[in-house]
Amino acid sequence: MLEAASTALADGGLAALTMRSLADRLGVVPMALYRHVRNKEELLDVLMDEAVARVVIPPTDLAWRAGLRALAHSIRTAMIENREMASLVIARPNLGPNSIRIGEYGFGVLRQAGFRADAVEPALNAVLTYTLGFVALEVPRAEGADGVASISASLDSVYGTLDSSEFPNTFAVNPSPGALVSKDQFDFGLEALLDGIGLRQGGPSSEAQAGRRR
Amino acid sequence: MLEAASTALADGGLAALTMRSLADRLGVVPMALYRHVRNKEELLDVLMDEAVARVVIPPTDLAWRAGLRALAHSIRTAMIENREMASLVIARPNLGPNSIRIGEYGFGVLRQAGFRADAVEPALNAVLTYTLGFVALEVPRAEGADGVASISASLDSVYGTLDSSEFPNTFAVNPSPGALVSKDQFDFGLEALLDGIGLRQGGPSSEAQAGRRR
DNA sequence: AGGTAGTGTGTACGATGTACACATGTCAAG
DNA sequence: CTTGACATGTGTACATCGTACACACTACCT
Repeated sequence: MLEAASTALADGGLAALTMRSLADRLGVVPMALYRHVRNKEELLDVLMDEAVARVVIPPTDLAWRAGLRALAHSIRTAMIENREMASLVIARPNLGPNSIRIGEYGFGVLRQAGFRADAVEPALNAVLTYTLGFVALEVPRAEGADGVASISASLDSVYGTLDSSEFPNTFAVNPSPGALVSKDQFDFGLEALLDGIGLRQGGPSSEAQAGRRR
Repeated sequence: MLEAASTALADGGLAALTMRSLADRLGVVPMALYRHVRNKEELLDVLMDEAVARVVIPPTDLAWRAGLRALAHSIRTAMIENREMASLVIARPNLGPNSIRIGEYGFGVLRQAGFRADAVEPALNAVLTYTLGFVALEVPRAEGADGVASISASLDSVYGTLDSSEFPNTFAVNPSPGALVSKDQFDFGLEALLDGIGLRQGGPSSEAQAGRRR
């Protein structure tokens, strides 16, 4: 059933995942689902946790920077695979058992690297919130459903009516609608953040750039 | 009507904002709303844009770092005021006319500071996605409705069953459920990110710490 | 043979978004 | 003052959704 729910989610998106449609897909009457799940909320929680479980945890012997970088990429990849997941994760309390694994890994590489105790949690939180925020904004912009069309349309309509003398910088930069879908942009922010975290570890500062991974 | 919708949103949260309840509040029949709004989606878009309009744009003569810092704080403040707004902004395509003002400001301070052209957009996007991501995760955790209770409960239930030998680092760090609600944590990540962005401006590098604004 | 648990069914209800046709009010042009 | 257009509110109706409740059916253990 959970597999069916997952593929249903992947097929039609979050909006199309209804108890009735899921039941149909399973050749079963809607109420049958309630034998396995208390209600739809719980179903979504389980799906979320399943998606989080797909995040592959990087090797534990990586240096902190390579480790966090790999972790962030890993999360981004998993979120992009299940298109709707990022907004789900970000919209709802979260915290299935599998999210613990992610925290454990992040805490591990940071502590191992000798980060000051009070810098460990903020550092990891920063990386995770940046990653989730970026991906949550990225995903609806990537192709799929009417997403890209509606985004482009609304972009055009907004930028079209823009007064270039009132917004000179916006015109000069000419921001691309696809910017937030770009892995390069993700990496720019991620590396910047990692740089800043390195400055705050309260210990030795670099080792960073030599990372053999990636 | 929009004001009524805003206060309704603030009162009962996104879930409680229904066309019928809004109509009731206005002493009007539900269908009357459709004279002013094409559908509920459009209503939400308008509300979002209204919330974005509340973001106060910092003075344009600030140095890039002080400016982006103030902008981020400004956004966070506005999002926290309208509790549900952050998840709305992050879940849906966004881009009302007012979001342009924010971009214009950010582009402005960065260009003025001499950032390389191809670093301007990524830098601003990084700050904005970090800010939105943090706030989106922060808001539902802050008090209001059953949010805090349900979060704490789920945290307890998850951590309670945790095996300290399997997750030693998580135990050592003992992450606090309230961490993401803390302004200090927000600032930690923000300053780290700004540090990293400073390293990437492709021009002069500091001037940073002396910012008189906070 | 009988009971007990797990699972699927049928029917039903309330809430929600919204289509459609109609009523009412306001106000400018004749 | 009348007329007609336009903006706004009304009433009724429907499809879709989540889910409560009472009832089967099956399987397995005793």
